[in-house]
Formats: sequence, C-alpha cells, structure tokens
Amino acid sequence: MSQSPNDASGREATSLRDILCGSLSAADIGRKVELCGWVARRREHGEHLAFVDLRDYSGIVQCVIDGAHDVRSEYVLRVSGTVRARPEGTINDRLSTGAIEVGDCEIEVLASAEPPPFGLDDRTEVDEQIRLRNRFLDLRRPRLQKNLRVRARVNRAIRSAMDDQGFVEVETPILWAPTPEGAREFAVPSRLHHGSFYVLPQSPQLAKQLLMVGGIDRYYQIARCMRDEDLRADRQFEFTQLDLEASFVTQDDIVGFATRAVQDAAEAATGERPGQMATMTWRESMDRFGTDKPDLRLDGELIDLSATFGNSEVKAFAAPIVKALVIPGGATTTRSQLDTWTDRAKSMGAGGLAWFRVTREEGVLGFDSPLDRFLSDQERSAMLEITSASEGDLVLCVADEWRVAVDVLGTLRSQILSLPVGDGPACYVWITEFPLFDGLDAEGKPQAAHHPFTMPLEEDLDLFETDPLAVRSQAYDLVLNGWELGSGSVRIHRADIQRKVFRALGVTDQEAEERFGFLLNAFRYGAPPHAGFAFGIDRLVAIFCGEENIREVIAFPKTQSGTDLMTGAPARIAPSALNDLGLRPFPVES
RNA sequence: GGACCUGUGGUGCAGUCUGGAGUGCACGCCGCCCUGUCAAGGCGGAGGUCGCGAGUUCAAAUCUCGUCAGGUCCGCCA
Repeated sequence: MSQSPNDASGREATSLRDILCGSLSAADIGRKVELCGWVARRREHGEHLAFVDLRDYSGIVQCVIDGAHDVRSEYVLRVSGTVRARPEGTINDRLSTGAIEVGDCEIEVLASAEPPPFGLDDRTEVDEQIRLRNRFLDLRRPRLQKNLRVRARVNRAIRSAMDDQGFVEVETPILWAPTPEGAREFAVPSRLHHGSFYVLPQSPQLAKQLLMVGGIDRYYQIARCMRDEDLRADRQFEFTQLDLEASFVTQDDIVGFATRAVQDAAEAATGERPGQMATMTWRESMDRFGTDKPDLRLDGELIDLSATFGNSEVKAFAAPIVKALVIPGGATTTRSQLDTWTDRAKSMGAGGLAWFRVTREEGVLGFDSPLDRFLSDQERSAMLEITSASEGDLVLCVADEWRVAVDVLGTLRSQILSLPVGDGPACYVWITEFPLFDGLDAEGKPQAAHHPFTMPLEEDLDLFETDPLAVRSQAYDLVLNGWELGSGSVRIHRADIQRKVFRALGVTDQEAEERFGFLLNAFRYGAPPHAGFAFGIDRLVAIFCGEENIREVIAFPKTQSGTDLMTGAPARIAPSALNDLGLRPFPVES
C-alpha cells in the first residue's frame, strides 16, 4: 500500500499532524504521534473503552479511547497518543497497522459529520448515480483514492519523460477560434463582440503546428480537449491527452518519443515496464483482426477461405472474399444468439452470416449447419483443415467485399471473445499506414480519415488522380488491449501537397482560407517538416487501474447525458448574464 | 435519433414472470447494556409516494401505455 511515491514519506507532516495513519508500524512503538483523519469505524465497549479506526488516504489505524467521548462515523478527528504494541492475541493480520495501536488518546473533534448516505469502505457496491451525486464522499473511498493517485503518477512520469526528451511544455488557449472540421464544438459567447463565439478546442492540433512554425522544435502539453459528442464508457465531453509535436522528425522519431512516455507511465502506474511494442500496418490489422484497434490478447484471427470457396457452387459464398472466424467452444451457441449475430452482420451491410457448429460423428468431424448440405466433401474438409477447427467449435463465415467481410467478423470477434480491458498482459501495438481517405461522402468526395494536414506516403502520391481511396498516409495509432489510446501523423508542410489534398477533399481555396487561413498563412513563412501524436490519458490510466470506465479515473465526471449530478450542470443562467452576452433563449416548451 | 438493461426505507438486495394488507434479508441509523474489539456483540426502536403519471382490475411494487433518471451499445466522436 505504501509503495507509491505519493504515500507516506515524511513530507506529510503538517502543523496539525506529524504522520499518516497507514504508515505507522511496529517501528513506531513508543512514539508520541499526532494524527488527523476520519472515523472509519468505531467499536464501543461502554463508557470505559472504545476503539476508533482512524482513516486518512494512507490507510487505517486503531485508536483506543478510555473514558467519555462522543465520536461517530466520519467525524474529523485530531488524535494525540502513543503508539504501542497490541496485547497478545489481539493482532489483526488483515490490517497493515494491525500489530500496533494508538493509546492514551486525546481526541479533538475538528468537525462533526452526519451519517454518510452510503458506506465509505470498498465492500459495498453503490449505485453510480448516488456515488456521482455525492462525489466528495465517493472520493474518500479507497477505489478513487487509489485511481487518482495512479493518475497523478502517470502525469508525473509523462512530464518527466517528455522533459528528458527535450520537449517544452507550452500551454495553448482554451478560448480558440471556430475551425469546423470533425467533432461538434462547444461554443463560448463573446461579451465584447455580441453574436461572435470562441470555441473550446477539440484538441490543440492547429496551435501545436503553429508552435512548430514558431521554432519551438519539440512541444508537449497535458492538454484538456472538449468535444460536444455523445458520451460513452470511454468518452467524456472533456478529456485529457498527452499532446506532442516535433520538428525535423520522421514517424519513427515520434513513435519513439511516445513509446518512451507510455513505457514510463506504465512503469510508474503498475511497476511493470512494457517492452518493445508491436507494429503492423492498417491493412494487416484489418485483414487479420477486422479492426484498426485489435485486441492482441484474444485468440484467433480472421482466416481467408477465398481460395477454397472462390468457385464454390454455394450461393452464400458467391463473393470476392470469404473470411472465417473460429470461436473455440462456440458450438453450444444458441440459435437465437446466432440470429442476433446474423442481424448484426446484416446491419453492417453483409448479406448474412454463415455458421458451422463443428461436430464429431463416428470419429469424423463434420458440421451442424443449414449450409452443410450444400458443401462438397472437398470443401468441407478444406474448411476444417484451413480453420483448424475442432469438435465443439463454431466457425463463422462472411462472404462479401473485403472491407465488409473483415468489418463484420472483426466486430463479432471483439464482441464474442472480449476480455475486461485490464485483464492479462498489456498488449500494445502501433498501427501504421492508415488510408488517407476514409470512403466517400454523399457527394462522392473522399473524406479525410485523420485530418486534412496528414502527409500521404510519398510513394502513393501518384495515386491521387487514379485511385485516391488507395492513398496511404503517414498516420499511426497506438492501441492497447483493443482500446485506441491515441493517434498522430506526419503533417504536410509543403504547399503543393496540401493543395493536392484539399483538391481531393473538395475543399476550395476560399474554404481553406476561411477555415485554416491563419495556419496556411503561417506556413508561407518557412514551415519545418513536423509530426506529432496525442494519446488519451483517461483511457491509459483506466486500463492501468483495471477500470472499464474512464469515470473511475476522473474526479468529477459527467453522466452519459452530459450532466453533473453533484453541481447540477448544465444549468440556466441569469437573464442579466444572457443580456451581457447578447443572447436570448428560445422559449422553453412546458 | 435508435436498441436494450436498471429504478422497492439511508445503502445493497429479494419479492414482479404467476396481481391479493409495504412482506423479507443484510448493512447503516437511533436508544440502552457491555473494559480488548477490529465487518465487535446483546436487547429494543425508528425509518417507505415500491422513480413519476395514466390505464386495466373488486384489488397493482407486480399487468399495459407514457414519462423521468442512471447505465451499456448503435449512430456520432476529422
């Protein structure tokens, strides 16, 4: 418990206390101490004896009170007493301070307290709604105490890693200009310029590129980002990322900088330092795992059956690509579950989902499947051989265009085989060579997959005219156990290539000028080649803490509908304040 | 915008499918007893708009519809 650098180390002494409850041990026997903390629990034995478990963030110690007193749960106490060994037979092995107690106690009640609405130990599961409404009490509990301290260690390790690597911490504005691109922005009305707005940054993207033009060379920031999009277990309106950018570098340099930061953070949080991280191209990841954020802890990859079924008589397999996924032990899957998966496949654009329960009859492997009777003996044995499926397994197949087939099976793979994110080994993987464009919009124009300043792979520049969707980019993601931690790219610093990309995106010169004029203008005055990266600290810390939900590593998170149950935000503001801002609300329907 | 799950004394649950008196369990709270407990123990007690609103019914925590809140997910998140 006390191995954390933030825990007791001598720095915790104040004018009111000189040591932390949880840091006392047999070595302190005979020592006079002054402690401050909350009453975690009390055991009354009449007016002559009471035991009070005093709690601070470091832990709990038993204080013995002889004589009159009135202390209750969560009272805030200052206790002066002497550390002594517990009498024989009363040692508590379940407590780190269980060999000692504080005797001859003098109690000062610093604050009384009403009974808390829920128990503050870690034994009781409490509904999250009630925890959020009383977050200040929830914070007192060991879970959040631990998570927030892990988070602080991660932040410190990251700052130190970036500093070691020559990065300069620069703060960028929270009040920024609207630059409509990806996520919906939070707007802040201007008091001095009625009708005009600042926006809160979705990320410091443009600011950090300007810092590169400004010769900062290596920038980083533990930056708050705001996106007005629907919330999820791994997404809040506001989140924190390590944001970095460097000049005169390649992708490999950036990957190295970020890897070092993550390694140091992991070591600080968990004590285990990740080794070298795997790298695979986006194409390979999609082909093998059907996703650009593969969970490498999970067994099984997508298997290509196209060669076997390319000329199949089976109608269901009449497609350019046939992909398969083996679910070990999945033969017991119910028909209704299979129907649910089939619906999911159809909703993703597939014609259907073929399934084969692997059975054994008289020593021979075969299939229980509606499609089995359409298979030739050759196809049946080929499928068994290529998939290596054995009795009791389930084989799922999708025949379609490559992208649809891998998407569907990749989704099912991560859904069916999923593990809690903190379980097992930490599997980091860098995904590289993302497509520059991600499909076409309604008007048939390519969409930027990352952002429009992402540098294409040099060797793909010729494809712009012939096959823009095939153009790969110098963009890269870092993935941990199926969670996307962050992404980055080499930026375009040459005006001719930027024009090419804007033209492909259908962005006119005028639009580019309106949206990013200040950046393009800056680039006219000598932009160094630069590249950067950003990864989500909330997600990283959540995984380190074994939490499935980033709310567990945020002091004051919002609900899925974006409200704060403790403060009541968002809330109306006074009409006079609206006037100042030049705003008039729509009438609220009753 | 959509799908699904949850809502019962302060807390966590059971009861809901199969309607029959606010019934039960554990924790907490209050009072009394208790000098070695540690999730203390014993005795006694208080505490409820079964989220809210309609409907069906002789009768609704329970069935139906609507609604609110929380959660998980799809869409969304360059």
